Amino acid sequence: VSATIEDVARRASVSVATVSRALRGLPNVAPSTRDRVVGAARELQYVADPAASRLAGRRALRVGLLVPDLGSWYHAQLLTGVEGVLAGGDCDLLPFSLASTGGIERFLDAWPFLKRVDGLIVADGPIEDAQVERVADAGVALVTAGVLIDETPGLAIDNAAAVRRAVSHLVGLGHRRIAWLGGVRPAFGGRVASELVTASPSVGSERFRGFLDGLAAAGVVPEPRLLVPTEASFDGGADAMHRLLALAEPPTAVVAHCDPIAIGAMQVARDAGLAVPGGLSIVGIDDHDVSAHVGLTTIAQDPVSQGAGAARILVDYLTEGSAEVVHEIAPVRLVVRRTTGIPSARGVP
Amino acid sequence: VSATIEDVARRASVSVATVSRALRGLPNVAPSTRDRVVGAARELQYVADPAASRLAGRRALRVGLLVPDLGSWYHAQLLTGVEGVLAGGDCDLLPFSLASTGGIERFLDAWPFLKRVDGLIVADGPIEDAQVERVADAGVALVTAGVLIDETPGLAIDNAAAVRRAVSHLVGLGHRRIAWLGGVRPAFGGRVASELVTASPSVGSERFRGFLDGLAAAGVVPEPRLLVPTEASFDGGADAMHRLLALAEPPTAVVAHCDPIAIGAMQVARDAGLAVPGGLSIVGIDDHDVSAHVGLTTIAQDPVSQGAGAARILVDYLTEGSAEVVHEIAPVRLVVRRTTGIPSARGVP
DNA sequence: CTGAAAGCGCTTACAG
DNA sequence: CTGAAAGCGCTTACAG
Repeated sequence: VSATIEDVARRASVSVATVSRALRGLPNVAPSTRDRVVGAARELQYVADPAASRLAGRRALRVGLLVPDLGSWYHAQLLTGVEGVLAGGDCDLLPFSLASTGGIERFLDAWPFLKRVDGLIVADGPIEDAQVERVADAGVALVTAGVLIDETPGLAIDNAAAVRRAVSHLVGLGHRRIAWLGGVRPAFGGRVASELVTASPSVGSERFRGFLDGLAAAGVVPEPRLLVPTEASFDGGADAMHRLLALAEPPTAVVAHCDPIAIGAMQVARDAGLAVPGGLSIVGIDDHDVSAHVGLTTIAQDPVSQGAGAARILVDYLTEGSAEVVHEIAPVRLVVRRTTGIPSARGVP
Repeated sequence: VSATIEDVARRASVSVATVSRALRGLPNVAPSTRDRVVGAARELQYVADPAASRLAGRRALRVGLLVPDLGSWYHAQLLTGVEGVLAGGDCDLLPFSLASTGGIERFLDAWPFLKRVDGLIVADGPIEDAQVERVADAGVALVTAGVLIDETPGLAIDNAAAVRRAVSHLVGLGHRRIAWLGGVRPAFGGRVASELVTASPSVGSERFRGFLDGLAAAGVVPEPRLLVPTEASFDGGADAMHRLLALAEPPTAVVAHCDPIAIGAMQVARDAGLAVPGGLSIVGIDDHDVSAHVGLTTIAQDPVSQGAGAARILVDYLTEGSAEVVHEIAPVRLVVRRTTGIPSARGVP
């Protein structure tokens, strides 16, 4: 159906070995020969069959991107960044969603895939040491995005610092009764912090830790009722706010694990007659596309460039085989808009 | 590094041909033999090298998904649906963004890719007849998503009907001065409708046509100033609304090509002191995750299941080689929330 | 600088 | 039901 390397070789009157070298830009090809080969290839619209190249070259030329949910804003942006870097190259990008796989353990069990990929970008975590090892044993290069893990290359914002910044913004405004809407383990009981310390790092645990640290820095003792576990979505934020509103003594401010949570929470608060920021201040993390349009104060990050950065780390690692573990920290910045202000007298104890 | 088919053959005391047949579930393998082979494969953690399978089997086992922007809500949902269907199969899913490729023509010029893919799902359009032909000539199965094209399988909502429904909702409330925020060609001049008729179908042109049809059905003559070309994003909607507000005689209602546009527009209107829906009614299309939380009235669709449906059409086509051109219409429904109401006296001429 | 040949790990007629 | 063999289209030592 399409031209093969033999067709090109015949047309250029050289051997297939020479065609292979010439087209891939390898050294030891006479310039005139190279021109002839390139011309023949163009005329025949020839392009190497990737399956054959991969088999002969013993390289998969594929990388996977594993995210919790391809449909979520953050992960879609991350994918966009990764795709932008890989587009045009000859390395395939394979997106995978934990939602359709059923957890990272199940994903790793799918060896049929894992064995045949050169690299894998895993977003968010948590990923256990044993799982990192499984990936390494398969000979697959691993890069994390969104969270950093010891001994594994990755790119992330400083999640804890980002949340601390949000907390300090609120504390600076005078808030002390601050709620957290995010990935808190359901059964944290009194051992909130210690449990998280032992768990593998994840975006959720890091941000929660930042929240606790931020409170501690302000001399505020965290109140368990103000720590609300939430799914990272608009709906999750709405649910969480309903629970907060049911409290005898609601918070004067909330920090959300991400902007969708913050926005879902904001609407519920307003619908309940609570002014934002008059009666309740809200800070998110992301700077989601919609956040400017709803006036959300947030810690802004750029997931597209994070995806691009993670992809570059992986590509470098694959091409140069550099053994060093690079950890890149992506920048964030506080964007103050219209959902934070000084606390009203009402909510303060 | 990993076990090969030879290792399995040796361990099961059969030939590699038998291993190949047994593991792929082909007929003409004795049950006892098959069990032995399957057992050996499991013990060795064997899985066929896809590059070798593809080369020998003369199948690419890859499909592409081409969308305008992987980061946009609609397309991220679409990808989620496609991935859900393909996950676990042995067919690779390759996402491509026109944003990083630079237009569909440039994408098709990237023959290196196109030649080595079994199928391609193209979202939104427009895709010209000549482009459809190029894909066909490359032996690649084509499926459209979001818009339907003659002679090409696809899955979409009835875009025109969806917008007509939005218009009739507004007309039913008493609106006559209705604006359109969406993909209008910049230079439509007086020839609005005729230009779009000759263009290849796209989500933008179909929806705009539905808007004009909806007005016509209500006996309303479209006013060029109320037809505002817009990028499909929150920012685009905000920009468009600024232009609308600058009009001497603003509309009493707007229909947006998609929810992000509607929401961006809504905030600008409110910030300008225009009550929604008191002073301005707004309808979107999508039912974006955030729409319920901002109370947006919209024409709801389900892009995840659209992606899944398109993927299934492609897979069926690839596996069964059915020659019939299936066109599936996905359902939509009007969801009335809090951004539409009867027009105020003010805006009516 | 170039070519002949082996080999990558499978699948698929073809015999039996 | 099973196996020996050819072949898929490349890449890579190895000679020259």
